[in-house]
Amino acid sequence: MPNKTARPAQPAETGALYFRLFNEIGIIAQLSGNRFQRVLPQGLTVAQFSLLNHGVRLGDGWTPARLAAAFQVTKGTMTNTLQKLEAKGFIRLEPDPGDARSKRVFLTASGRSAREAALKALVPELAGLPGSFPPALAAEILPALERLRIWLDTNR
Amino acid sequence: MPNKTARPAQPAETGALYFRLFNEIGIIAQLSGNRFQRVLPQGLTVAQFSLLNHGVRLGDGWTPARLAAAFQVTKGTMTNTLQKLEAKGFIRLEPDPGDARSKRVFLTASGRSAREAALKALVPELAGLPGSFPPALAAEILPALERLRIWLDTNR
DNA sequence: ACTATATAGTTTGATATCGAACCAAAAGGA
DNA sequence: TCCTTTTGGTTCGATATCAAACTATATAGT
Repeated sequence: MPNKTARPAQPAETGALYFRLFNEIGIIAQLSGNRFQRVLPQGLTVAQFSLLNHGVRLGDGWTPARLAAAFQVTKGTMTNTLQKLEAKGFIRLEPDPGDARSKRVFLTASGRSAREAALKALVPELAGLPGSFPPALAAEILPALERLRIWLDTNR
Repeated sequence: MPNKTARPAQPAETGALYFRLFNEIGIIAQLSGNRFQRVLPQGLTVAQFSLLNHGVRLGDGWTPARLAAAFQVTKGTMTNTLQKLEAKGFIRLEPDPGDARSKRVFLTASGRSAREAALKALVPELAGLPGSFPPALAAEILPALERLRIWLDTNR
């Protein structure tokens, strides 16, 4: 007799559970993205700000390819984002001395101050959050989210 | 003396913590969205599938306005998505008998079977997930995510 | 050394989404 | 009853993103 129900790799409820999870995450991403977008100064998009922020926190001199991988966007998207930032004068692109195909991304002084200004605009947006969503809760679920992100990132 | 540091409404670390949270959520949404998109049959987008799924799970007959609110997209976006679904023959739009401005959204039989097919395509995509991200963990963080979503939803 | 393959970055065409403006219908107030 | 305001839905223009094709350079295998 064939094992029709012997190995229920995915009980129906489990799928539904994961599905709710991704749905909830999708809506949060949408809401927070729109919200941040609205208050960001200098016509910065969330993606552009994230890039500036990344440069300040983790240092600059990264290649576009590594940035695209870090942010999980296509190379084409990263090209576009970097061009926008360069047009605003917030980054500088230099050829990679060791690899003629590659480039290096550096923040300019005005890029750094734009990031400062953006942070200032973003903080009050989260002013009331700790009331209903304490920082401890954020810290508690972050590791789980990281695990999920890593699984999605590696298994594709 | 003015209370310069008296009420640190947002310690710097707290802001950074929330920021990491939203960043992580944004990347997960991006990765899972792209992933689902790739395997969805019938040229369905994630948004379209979510709509079909919503109809099956919570019943149909909703108005576009309520759907837009439920999914946190603009009315224009919902109009567009509904038109696509209608063109595929997956939903039917009827005038609301009680309100001449409004419409009601109903699933067709082929809409229901398209949703079935999409579910079938989606499940294997999550096959390996329980290994590194057990369902219990999903259940554990879901309430927190709901709280976050609700806060974002109400405070805007 | 040569050839094949992989990688860095750009470009192109398509599309989902947004915000804002718009029209029509409903609801509320004087 | 009329006028104002709110609400439901569509349309429009702009834009961020994707996938795929393409060029150029680097790496690897024989």
